[in-house]
Amino acid sequence: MPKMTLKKIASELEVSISTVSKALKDSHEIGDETRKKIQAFAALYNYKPNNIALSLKNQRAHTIGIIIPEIVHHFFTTVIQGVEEEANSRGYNVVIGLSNESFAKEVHNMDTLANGSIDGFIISVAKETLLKKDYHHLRETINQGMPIVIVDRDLPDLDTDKVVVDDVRGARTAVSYLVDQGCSNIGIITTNDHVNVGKLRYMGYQKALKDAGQEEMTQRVLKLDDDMDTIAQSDALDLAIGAYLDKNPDLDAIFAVNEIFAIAAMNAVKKTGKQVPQDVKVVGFTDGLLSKYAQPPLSTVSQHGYDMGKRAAHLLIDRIENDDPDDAYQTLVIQTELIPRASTAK
Amino acid sequence: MPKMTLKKIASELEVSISTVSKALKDSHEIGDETRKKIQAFAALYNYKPNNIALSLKNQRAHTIGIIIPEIVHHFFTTVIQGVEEEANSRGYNVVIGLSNESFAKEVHNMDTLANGSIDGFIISVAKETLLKKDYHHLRETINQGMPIVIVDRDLPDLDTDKVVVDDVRGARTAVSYLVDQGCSNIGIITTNDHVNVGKLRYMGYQKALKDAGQEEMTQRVLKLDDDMDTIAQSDALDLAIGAYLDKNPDLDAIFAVNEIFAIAAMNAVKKTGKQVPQDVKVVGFTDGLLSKYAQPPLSTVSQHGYDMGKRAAHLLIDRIENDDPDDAYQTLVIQTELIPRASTAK
DNA sequence: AAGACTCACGAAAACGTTTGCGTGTTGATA
DNA sequence: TATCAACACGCAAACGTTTTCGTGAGTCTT
Repeated sequence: MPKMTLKKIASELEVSISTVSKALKDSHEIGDETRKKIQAFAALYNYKPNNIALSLKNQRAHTIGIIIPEIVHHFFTTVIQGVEEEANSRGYNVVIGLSNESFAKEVHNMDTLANGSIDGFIISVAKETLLKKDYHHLRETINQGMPIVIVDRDLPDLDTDKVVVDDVRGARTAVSYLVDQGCSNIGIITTNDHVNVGKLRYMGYQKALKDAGQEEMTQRVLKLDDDMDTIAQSDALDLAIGAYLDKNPDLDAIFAVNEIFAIAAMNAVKKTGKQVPQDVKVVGFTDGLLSKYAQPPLSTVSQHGYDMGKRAAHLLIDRIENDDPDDAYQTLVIQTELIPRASTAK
Repeated sequence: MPKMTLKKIASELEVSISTVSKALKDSHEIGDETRKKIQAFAALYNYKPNNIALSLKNQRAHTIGIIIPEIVHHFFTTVIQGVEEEANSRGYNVVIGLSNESFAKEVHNMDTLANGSIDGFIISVAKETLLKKDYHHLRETINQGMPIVIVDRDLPDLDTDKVVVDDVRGARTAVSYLVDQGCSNIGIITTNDHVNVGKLRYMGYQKALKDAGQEEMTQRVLKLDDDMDTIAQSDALDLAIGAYLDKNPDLDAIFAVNEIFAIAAMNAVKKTGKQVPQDVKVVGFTDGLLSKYAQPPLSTVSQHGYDMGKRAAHLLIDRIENDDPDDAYQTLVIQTELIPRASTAK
């Protein structure tokens, strides 16, 4: 049996469409007998109201869109999970768009979604967008009256709700912890400056060193291309880190701004004959599977992606449902958490 | 400026709605002057047709739903990526539903999506569904005329399109490879029998042993609960594998039916003082990050999740657009690929 | 028995599109 | 000048809902 509609039920039972609609909503306007008959028939044929029609009528799709740079990535995956859970619990569906870090795909994705299918966006912008600093698609969407929540990758001059992580403080805490563990020659492996998070975490590193009265030495800072964290580049990564270690034989700790860099650093250290954590301690950023299952397990800074997703969805749905334009925009700063494991043991 | 509609443009320009609609589609019915005026106005106010209205009219949402057990899981993530890419390239959006391996959530997800929001489903069923063998929600959906493509976790008696992996053959190849590498005491770490894939991969293991004329010995088979592959259970996992190794000191190879089990096995082997791959070779299933970054890198059986997703989406969209009911259902069997790495080197 | 009321239901508009068809105006043809 | 095409546009239905309002039949009041 194809899908049932009010119209079909109506014609089958020889009543009007409105009678059917009301009967199914237990309206007092409909007589007992008619109501029961209609409800029985609808149940029998498994009638479910058409969502699209409802969306059109209510001008609300009960769906939120999430645009992320990459899905094969543990952190984003936890964010999505948080979004999905919060959304579902409030009766919303989630549609995903992947930008693959591409500006064009991001714009295209937003364009195709922003035309009624969606009540609001949660977005973590592509690196390319960050680089171009072109936010016209976000601005336009907001101007059309569609709420947006920015997650993780902050956009300085955009007036909207945000859920971000305190990268500076997270990094600072991690490096301070290394100091507490007795390290005095702490290096950092980070990304080029145009990647916000790399820059911010680098700043945290600098602050922690200053706190400890330690000097920052330029040769201890390794800045890598931001695409070095992919499988394709893993040989280049190993090479770069190997050279870095050769140049800095006195390092007793390394802070890496992501998981891949951290794992690669651990492996490189081992290759020089030194041991983690006895000779060199390592701490990473992003609490993914790699950190947990590494040997030794990697101390790391957790960003609470699941939480960020939940909060972002909460914020977004609140704004969708309140629709009060002079409700001030919020920026939620999620605190990171240092998870000490064996890679930094004394 | 809030969203533009044909009606607003029409009233603003004092023409009819149909004129606007036709003008925007470059209809020859509309005069040059009017057409240009309307197009200019629409462009100025950034008019985009409302998707919901189109969906209602065309009885097609140009959206496919994907229901998966878990999103924080590398394999499913690659499947999604494949689906998304294929779908986007054909003008479809993707909405995701997570079942969290729960039967109830799976049913609920399908129910809320199957009412017009979606033209078809791609689904990998929850373990609980597999256990209950209750497929009524799938059957009903199919009966309502909505196409479904099953991925990865096969459902025996359900007549629909499928994209599955040849688990038996994949496992057989992996174990045969171990034999070729000179191993003669090969153990297996698998899941309980009600998990299809565990069972099938176990069968592949048995076949490979038979091929090689090696005897299967029951104490070399370790069957674990299927929830042992989570972080929460990692201590229990280590314990179980440790005991298993103690009982089988003569093992010279281990085949694990998933990545987590394989990594845990490698670590456990090292803990006994033996070395991978010199003393014990290890091969896993599912080519995720863990395998790539393990020390030593883990040989594994890749399931080509991205490919599976692409194929599934292709199949689904073909069926949505053809809508030919006597097109025979297909089952695509994706061949696995053994990826040899250091963990099985001679 | 006439008025007022309740009850049970139907008609129609609205959400934003697309599209087949009808129609008034223009220009050209016979 | 009467006829007819071509042209340029509007009307209305349809997709599936919800909801306000109207209305006929029956019941109750006095």
